[in-house]
Amino acid sequence: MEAIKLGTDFYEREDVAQLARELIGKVICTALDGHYTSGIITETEAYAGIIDKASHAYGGRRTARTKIMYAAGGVAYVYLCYGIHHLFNVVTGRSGVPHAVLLRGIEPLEGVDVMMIRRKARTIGKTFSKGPGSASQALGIQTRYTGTSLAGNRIWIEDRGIAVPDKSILVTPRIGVDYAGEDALLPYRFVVNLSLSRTLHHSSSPHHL
DNA sequence: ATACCGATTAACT
DNA sequence: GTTAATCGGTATA
Repeated sequence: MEAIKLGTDFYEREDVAQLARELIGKVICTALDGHYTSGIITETEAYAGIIDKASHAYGGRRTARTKIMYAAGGVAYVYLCYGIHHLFNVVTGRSGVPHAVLLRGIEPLEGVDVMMIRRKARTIGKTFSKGPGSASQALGIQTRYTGTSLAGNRIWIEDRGIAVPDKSILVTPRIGVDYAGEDALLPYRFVVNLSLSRTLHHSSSPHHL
């Protein structure tokens, strides 16, 4: 199957949890600072706009940092966490609806040598591109790229026909959002179940997670 | 202006 | 399991 860059019809949907689910198995690509890198998305979290206590846009909050969340789906929302980590989100939903999906993990695909330099890693271990800060760093995504259109040629996401069945996906509450009260319990985190994925990898086509 | 803290990670013990 | 790192956003005054 030919790789198709995801577009408006995908990003402007408002079922953000389902969208976060569907991003699993898609390929995130970046061409930043003169280097092309890509990876298969293995973990995401949905943040449901103004009604979600865990969202930066909860209650309709609109600041210099979060205003990009109100753009039409298909742009990057990148913010600094703990003063160190650049966390990358995909803005989704119609213009005015501040949904977002946090990228929490990738499986390195292309430009791995560049990723290793960015990560200052000698080997590709368990924590190489797992976790939102690590995944962003491997891809070279920084806060300066917030607002970048995913329809452009710097950061984009492709469907390369990688199918990840529901059985291979673990659905859990989100990480690190205890402050969100009851919303901290929502099943908005999607992560590839590695033990199942290995089974599939051996018994099925090599391009299935 | 000042204070507090986070959608985290790596390096410790 | 514990903790330092490090700074912009947000609330409070």
